[in-house]
Formats: sequence, C-alpha cells, structure tokens
Amino acid sequence: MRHATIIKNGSPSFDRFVTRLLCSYAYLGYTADALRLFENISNPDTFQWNVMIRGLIEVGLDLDVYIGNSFISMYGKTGCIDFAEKVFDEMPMRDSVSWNSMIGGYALDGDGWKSLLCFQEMMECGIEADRFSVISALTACSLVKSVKHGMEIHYHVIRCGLLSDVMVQTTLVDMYCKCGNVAFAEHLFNSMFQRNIVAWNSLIGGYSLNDHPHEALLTSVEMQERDKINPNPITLVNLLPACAQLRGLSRGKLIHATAIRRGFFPFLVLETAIVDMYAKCGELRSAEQLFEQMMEKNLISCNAMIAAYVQNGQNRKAMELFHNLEKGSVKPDAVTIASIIPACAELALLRPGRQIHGYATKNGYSSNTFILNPLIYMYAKCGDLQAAQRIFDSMLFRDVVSWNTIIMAYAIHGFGRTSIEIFTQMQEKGLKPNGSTFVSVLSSCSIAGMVDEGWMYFNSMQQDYNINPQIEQYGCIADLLGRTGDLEKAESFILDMSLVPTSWIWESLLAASRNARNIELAESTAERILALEHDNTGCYVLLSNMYAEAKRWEDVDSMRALMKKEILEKTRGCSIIEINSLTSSFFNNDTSHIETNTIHEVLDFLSQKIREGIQTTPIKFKPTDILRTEASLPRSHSVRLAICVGLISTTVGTPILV
DNA sequence: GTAGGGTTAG
Repeated sequence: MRHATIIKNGSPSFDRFVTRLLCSYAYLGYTADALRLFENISNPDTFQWNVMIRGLIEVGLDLDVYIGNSFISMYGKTGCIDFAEKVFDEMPMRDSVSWNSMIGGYALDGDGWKSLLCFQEMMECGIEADRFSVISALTACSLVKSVKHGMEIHYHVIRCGLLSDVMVQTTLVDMYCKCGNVAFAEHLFNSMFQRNIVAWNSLIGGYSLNDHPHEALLTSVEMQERDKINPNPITLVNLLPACAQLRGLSRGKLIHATAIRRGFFPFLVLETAIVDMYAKCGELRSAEQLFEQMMEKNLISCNAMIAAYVQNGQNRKAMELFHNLEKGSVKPDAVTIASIIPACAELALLRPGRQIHGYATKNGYSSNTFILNPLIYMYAKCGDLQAAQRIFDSMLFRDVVSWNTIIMAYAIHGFGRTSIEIFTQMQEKGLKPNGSTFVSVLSSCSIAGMVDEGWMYFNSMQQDYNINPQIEQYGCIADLLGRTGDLEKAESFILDMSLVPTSWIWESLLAASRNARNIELAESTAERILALEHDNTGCYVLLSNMYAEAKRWEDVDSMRALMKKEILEKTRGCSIIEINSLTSSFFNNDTSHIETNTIHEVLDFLSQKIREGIQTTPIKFKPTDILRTEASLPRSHSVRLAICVGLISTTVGTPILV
C-alpha cells in the first residue's frame, strides 16, 4: 500500500525517497521487499538497477573477484565511492586490480589523502605497486599538492623500473606542475624519449597554472613545430588562461577561431574556458555572446558567466543570472556563492547578501576562506562594519586577502588609523603584504590625512617588499596629496609617475580641486579626463556644481547645454535603507515613498537644526548666494531621505544603515 | 573474453 502511494506521486524528492528505500531493503537483506518495490518503478535509472544487482549478489553468492572489481570500478566512476568501499571491504579475495580501482576511485572522488592512504595500505599488504597504482597515486599527490609524496612515488617508480612508461612519465610531469614545481616538470619532460599530446598538454597547462603565460604559448608552438602535433581541444583549454594572464585578447580570439575552424565545438569545457578568457580580457560582450549560444550549460559555465559579469562591473546582470540559476533546478555551490557576494557588495544589497551568507552557512561553505573574504567586504560595503569584524574574528584561517579586506573595511568607514593598526598586527603575525595590501594601507593614510606615514609606506612597499607601484598605489598617493590640499604636489606627482596617468587617477585630482574650490585646476584636469573619456559625466556634473558654488551661472548653463549636446545621462545616485526586512531606495528629490510627507517634515526639521548649528561658523557666501547654491544642489539628497525614513521607522538608539 | 591508468572549464 505504501509503495503504491509513493510511486503515484513521482516528484523528484519522492524519486530520491524511493531510491533510498530501495537501498535500505536491498542492503539489509530484505530482498523480496526490494524486488517488489523495484517492480513498481516504471523506469528504473542506472543507479536503481545497480542497487538491485548489488543487493541480489550480496545475498546470493560470495563475490567473485572479477565481479567485485567490476563493481568497485563502476561505483568509483559513478561517484558512489561509499558503495565501492563497501564492496572492497566485503570482498573475500582482493587482487591488485581491486586495490588500484580503490586508489583510482578515491582520486576520482577528489579525496587525495584517502587515495594515498589506500596506496600505502596496499604496499603494507605486500602488494607491489604497478603502473596503474602509481598513476592514480600521483594524481592523488596533485590533488593534495604534496610534492613530498610525489617525489617518494617518483623514487619508487625509478626503483621498480616503471620510469620508461610514457604514461607514468606524463603523470609525473603533471604532478610536478600541479604541485608548483615547474622546473622539475620541465626537466622530466625534456628527458622523455617520446612525447605525445597529453604530455605536451600537461606541460602547457603547467605553465599556465604557474603564471608562465609566455612559456605556455611558446610550448604550444614548439609542439607543432618540433613534434608536428596539432593542438586538440584540451591544448586550447590549457592555453586560454595564459591569454587571460597576458590580457592578450588577440591571442584569445585566435584560439577561439582555431576552435571553430577545427570543429571543436560544441565542447562545454572549451566553451567555458573561452567565456572566462573573454571576461578576464575585459571583453564581456564576446563572453556573453558565446555563453548565450552554448548548446549545453552546467553549473561551472554559469559560474564562469556570473564571475564574468562581476569582474566587468555588471553586478545587476550577475544577480539576474544567479536568480535564474536558483529558479531552475541548479543548486548554487561554493564557487557561485564566492562570485555573487562581491556583486551584493557593490550593489549594497545587504539583505540578499545576508541571505546568501545564510545559504552558505547552511551548506557548510562558510568555513572557506574564499567565501568569508568576500563576506567581510560585503558587510563592510553595506555599512555593517561590526559584522565584517565578527567574520574576520571567527576565521580559522586568514590569508593575505582576509587582512587586506578588513584593512580596507575600516578605511571605507573612515577609520584610517584603525586600519593602520590592523596592518601592523598583520606584519607582526609574519604575513607578507602584497600590492593590494598597500592599496588598503595607502587609502587608509589618505582617509586619515596621514601624509608622512603614507609616503613612508609607499617607500617601504618598494624597498622592503620589492613591490613596484602600479596605477592603484600611485592613485592612493595622488589622492593623499589631493586630500591634504597640496594640489600642486599632487599634480606634479601624477605627471612624474613612471606609468601613463589614467582618467581614474586624474579624477582624484579633480575631486581634490573641487574640495579646495580651485576652479582653474578643476577645468584643466577635467580637460585631461575628457581627452581620455569623452563621455565622463562625472566631470560635467562636478564642474557645473563648482560653477554654481562660485555663482558663475552662465558657466553652469553652458555646462548643462554641453551635457545635453553630448546627450549624456547624469548617473543617478541611489541610497538604500532596510527597515524590518523591507528595502526602500531613494534618488535625489525622491517623493515616491509612501511616507514622503512625514519624511519631508523630518527633513525640514533636521535641516533647520543643522542650519542653526552652522550659524556659529563663518559663512562663506552671502545669504542670497546660499539660496541659489542650495537651489542648484539636490534639495533633498537621497542619503538624507533614507536617513529620515530610518529615523521615523525605528526606535531611538537603533543604528541606521544606509 | 571478463576488472584498473595520464592532459580538460568556474
């Protein structure tokens, strides 16, 4: 009766339940029940068939070593390592095939340590490791990145005369590459008597993996010229990261073209790798186009596309794809989560960010450093510095990125001195700062107005840590000089840099000249920016505001006319606040909120109070100027509106996060 | 004849 009910309701969760029930019957020896249930399943899948076969054999006869090995192999390949283990444990007789199937099964399952343990156990049982065992065990070394174990096996290979085997050699080359020892891999590769495409691919992949993109590309040419071997799809997959590392879009496009010309499509792995390459070369449109054309997609390719959007600043599109994934039957994994959290951070979506945090915790992902690092950033960026700090404190393993992020978190919130204290702690713990660390540190100095310290760290970065300043670190110093009002020094610093100034770096000088109300410098800097980016709306808006402050109304009008002529849409700022799990967003002068009247009453009241407070400080303009200035500025800035709605909706003392 | 292996995307 119960069976009948279950089978009528054939939903996916019921199907899983049926399978589980079937396993229970079969393995507990209730063969008759298992058979009855099995007969009622209209279209048994492979797994269900296997459960039956296994169950019947278990009760029927002692395992023949051939049949047992077949089962181990099959379960290992289908990802049912527990079943493989069970068969292995219960076998009355085991031979080297049984052991090798287990060693290979664990490796296939991604459990390198279990694989190595099994390898060791086999040898302790007095069974000689042959080429099969060695190849699987070396794969396991690659998985756990243990060159130490790899070398031990290498010695064994030499002792047992297995080194002449091409597959063993290839696996050794691959192992040394995966463990980061390219020099050993190269040496071994060069000593190989004959090389096939797999060996070449291993070495090319090794170069890409270890950030030697030029060597990867050169090796692929050498393969074609020296051994007359044409690249196969896997060669291309291994070459694509090299193009991405070099930001070599033209090389990447060439590989894409090669793949089309040689008829390698459709091939999911290759297509995903090309999507990733385009994204990393900043060619988002090509990535998107290929992704949309793909015949087949899976979680990995979707993750690649989500990361592509995030890397290229299209955070909304990333969120959209993420939600589509969730709506479908695909379950996001740790990589998805790690990719989507920065999108929440940039969009300041605290609530979705928290939900994703919850999801990560529920699925056991939230002890991973690569999940926790973006979470720190997300909470900091969304205004919840305490949550960011809590996550940092709770981490069992903090890497350089964790430290960089928490330093930046305090910098974002204006606590420059705290950031510097944390940086000192980081150095005391013996962690080696990288280029990004100094971006955080120098930003902190800038925020806290610590000019001398800023210079000190800028020099220390080069002298003590051998890090050449990149545009980001130069930008921090330019920003530092600008913020402290030393505009001349800032300008000459930018002009004297060893790199060509970008519009981004000029923007910091523009912001500084605005703060210093230096219109001349602002004009010349804006010209420089517009020469690099003719559609930079920020420049027009900022200049127009500066003219307004200086009462130069004709210039304000001509700026606006210029903007209209260029058909530039002013980027609208938006402030978001969350109250009782409901999100409200505000633009400047926004009156769309349901409580808009109350909000404006509070705003007027507060503005009055603020003005009273300002009365004591000297006023730069005459009262009539103030009126015009205020008229030209947002009457009700989005941040103020959001704060007001926060004030009316929460009890006294509740922190308001905008 | 029946069972085991190397390169491959986020």
